[in-house]
Amino acid sequence: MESEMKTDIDVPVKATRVSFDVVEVLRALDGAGVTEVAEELDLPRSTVHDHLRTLEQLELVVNDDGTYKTGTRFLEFGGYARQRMKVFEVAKPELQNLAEQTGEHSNLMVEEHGRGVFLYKTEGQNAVKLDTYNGYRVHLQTTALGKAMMAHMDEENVRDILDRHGMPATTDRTITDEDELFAEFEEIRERGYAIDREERVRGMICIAAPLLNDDEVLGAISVSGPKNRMQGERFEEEIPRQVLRIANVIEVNMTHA
Amino acid sequence: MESEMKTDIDVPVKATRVSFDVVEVLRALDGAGVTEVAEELDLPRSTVHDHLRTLEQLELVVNDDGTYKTGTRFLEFGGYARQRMKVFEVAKPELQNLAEQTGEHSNLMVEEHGRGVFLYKTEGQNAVKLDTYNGYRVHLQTTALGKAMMAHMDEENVRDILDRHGMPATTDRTITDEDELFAEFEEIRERGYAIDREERVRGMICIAAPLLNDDEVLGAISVSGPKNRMQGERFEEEIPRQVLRIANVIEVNMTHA
DNA sequence: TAAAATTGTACGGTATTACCGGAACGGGGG
DNA sequence: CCCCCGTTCCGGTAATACCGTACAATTTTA
Repeated sequence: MESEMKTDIDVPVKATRVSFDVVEVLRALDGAGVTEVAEELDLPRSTVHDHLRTLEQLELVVNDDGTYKTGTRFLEFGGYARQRMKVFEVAKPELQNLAEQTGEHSNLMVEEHGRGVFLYKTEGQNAVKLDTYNGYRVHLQTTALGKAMMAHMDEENVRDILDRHGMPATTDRTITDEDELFAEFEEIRERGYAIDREERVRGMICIAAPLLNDDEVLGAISVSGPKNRMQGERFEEEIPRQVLRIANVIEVNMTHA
Repeated sequence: MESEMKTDIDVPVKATRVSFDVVEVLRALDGAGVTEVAEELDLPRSTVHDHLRTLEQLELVVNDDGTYKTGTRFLEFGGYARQRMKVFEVAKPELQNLAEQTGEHSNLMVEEHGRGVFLYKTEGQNAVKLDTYNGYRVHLQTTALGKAMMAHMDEENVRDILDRHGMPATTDRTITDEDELFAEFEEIRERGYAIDREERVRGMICIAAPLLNDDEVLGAISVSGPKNRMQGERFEEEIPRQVLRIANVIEVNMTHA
């Protein structure tokens, strides 16, 4: 039972990787002391201390009287990167409309390094509390958003991603079979939107539409809500129609405005 | 006219600092090639390349066919750090109310490493486009939010911060004199809220109230809008009353809930 | 069209330094 | 008051970050 926290890939500058590992541990443990981090990474305390001091001076980490925590400076970089993305700027107001209309969560996801990144989420009046936050990363095939994107990507690219990241299950309904997944892509392309029936989180249903520009996949948007509200005509017709309409608006604004 | 991009402080692990410098350059240039970054940092191309490859493998940077950009993974760390902060969770819904009531921008700021960090902002119907984004950092004394916080911090602590970061002006109205600043703290404490009259951005006025828990400064919230709307009875009475009321609600929820 | 320059990338040597073990420091609890 | 735990400091050494050089690919110039 090893708590595989270290990134075991080989990188040209190893010290940077170690520093980054330290940050990851801090996040995983919700803040920790030098010794705690050292044990987690199986490194000498003094080494970890060097990295923590470095990170603190770079203002990436906060030293709160002995316990170190990840700082908000990451937000600065991330917030900037996001704001620069056109798809975010265009989709944001539309997603707010979508959340208002449906009363549920609405989300924007993009693909990066073969992973699904929640770039933005906003809540309607009835939205339940969710585990996701801005920047949260998931395996693409566990979400309707990810499946909507993959369905419109090159097959070769998709195979690469699946090889690289695998297909781990997060609930007993997560798709873990590659053939099954590709079969669903077919449906998604015909239907125009993707569905997640409790495949990432138990009790949550999600309907997602891709954002396309010719052959390019810009991202995907979705509405998600609890199972008991996502059924019948609302699930079959109303929500999909709303999601597709907004997706179309975003696509148009992306190419024109 | 040097473009002082390198962080010139001495850190235990220098390689980490270099990697971080590279990221900063990428952000400053909105994405750049190896050569461009190397020139900016006055380093050999090969060295920069090593760092970029490392950062790419850590998924912190995206290689878009030769030009490198900062990735959204920073958002993951930042988003997580933020979500963990109680003041954010408590303040978020209240700020949305505040923005709705006033129709203007409303903001949440916390202090970190002596700097002011915009932790959250939300826009009312009439809100003008602003240069800030989540995670954006400013010098404390340039904003009403920062001044509201400093007015309730230990004087020693405030002097430290001013020494460390200086008091650069961003408009011709920015306070650059230490005595003047401390005199204003007096007013702020009496009045209960702080005012920014075009001190950070020309044309923008801001009213901010601190979030306190006994002697501890948790952060500050504000409403900001264009000069022509922030005047008369609305500026003197209405907005301050709303800001103070919401600040009080947040303070109560912080200690009790 | 050809040549020349620029760019991203790869590789190996070497001086630097990241890493480590050990010791000192400080604070909280018994 | 003393003990113990966690943090910090320090100096030696093996590892490696950095650099010069080279190559392929693309773009620019002649």
